[in-house]
Amino acid sequence: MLTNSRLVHQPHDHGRCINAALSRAEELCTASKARLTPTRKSVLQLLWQSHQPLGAYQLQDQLSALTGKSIAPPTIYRAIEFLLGLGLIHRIASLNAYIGCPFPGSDHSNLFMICNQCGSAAEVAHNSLNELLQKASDKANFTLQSQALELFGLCPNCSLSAAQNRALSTESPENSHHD
Amino acid sequence: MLTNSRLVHQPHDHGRCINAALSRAEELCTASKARLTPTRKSVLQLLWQSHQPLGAYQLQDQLSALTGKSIAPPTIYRAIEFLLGLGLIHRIASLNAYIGCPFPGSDHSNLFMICNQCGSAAEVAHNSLNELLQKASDKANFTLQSQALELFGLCPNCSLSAAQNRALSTESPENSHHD
DNA sequence: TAAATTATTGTTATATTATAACATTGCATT
DNA sequence: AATGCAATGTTATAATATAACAATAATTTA
Repeated sequence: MLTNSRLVHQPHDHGRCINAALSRAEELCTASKARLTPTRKSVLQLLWQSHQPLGAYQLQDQLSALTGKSIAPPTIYRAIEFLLGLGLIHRIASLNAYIGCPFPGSDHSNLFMICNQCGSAAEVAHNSLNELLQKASDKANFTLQSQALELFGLCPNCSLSAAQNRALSTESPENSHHD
Repeated sequence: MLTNSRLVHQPHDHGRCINAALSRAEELCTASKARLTPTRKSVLQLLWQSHQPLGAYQLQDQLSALTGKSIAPPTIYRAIEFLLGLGLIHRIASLNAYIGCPFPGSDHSNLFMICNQCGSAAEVAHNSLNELLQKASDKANFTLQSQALELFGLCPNCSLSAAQNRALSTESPENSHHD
């Protein structure tokens, strides 16, 4: 099982995430003779600014701000298309949003765990899950070609906060007054 | 494991599917003191006309045709919202489309097997899959709340056609000429 | 290197999906 | 019948995505 869950939910040197993602992108592009043009690179960088998926129009705003020029939707969607094609990013259908892939190149199908609270999305490549889905497909005579697997809930951090809030609010009334 | 896969992919008396769906809807509405108004009922019926998910604007067109009146999007989206709320239909995020639920009321989380060729979508409620997802969530300290699981590929029928076409096209050339 | 080809980006317009806001109607109680 | 509330109608618009064609930049070929 391959996942970036810990990285997503714990403090870490995020600059290294970004750098790693960019070097992997360079490698993959070289290998497949594709060009990581400035626009494409910027979009990838923007998607790696956080572990939260971004929509196309958020990317548009941010890229416009970054370059000082106004960028039209097709530019963004073309970059997205390119990056999706190389497997450098994923689309999260339920959110109409896009996110950097932490392990591009590795042949994997992915499961996302998306936090309803903070918006973070961790990716999990889960072998036995994929086997199970393959089995279920076989059983139904369904020829599996691709998949979108999206789990929604609370990430570790937000789960913890939620639990703490519940604990506080059920304290005895005399302890929970405010000034 | 609960699925409507066979029904979706084999010839069957589809009128019975529709009637069954409508009676279940009536029951559920009675039970939850909700009103299955003409608009809501029509939308549900339209979604049950086939085993292929329909978009909101397809529903709009069809409902307009059906009633002879022009129907505005909010009407459709309200009906959709209502039916989703009762679990009578599902949204398929990857397609921006909606489909009738073959086993509403039964507490289940669902997996869709969607045919890239004919557009049919079969629903599978798969216990061990759900257990696995729950386990994976627990392991990641993720509080699972809901999920969107969508498989894309070829349904049994289209798989078969595809296989037959491949067989034909690889026949020896002298057998594959056309007039 | 210059011309030709191809890939990429720019630009404008528009398609598609979804919702906000407020007016109106109809049902459901008193 | 009067009231309140649920449902629908209506208009406008937000949010997401793509089509079509023009301009430019990179790459290849002559």
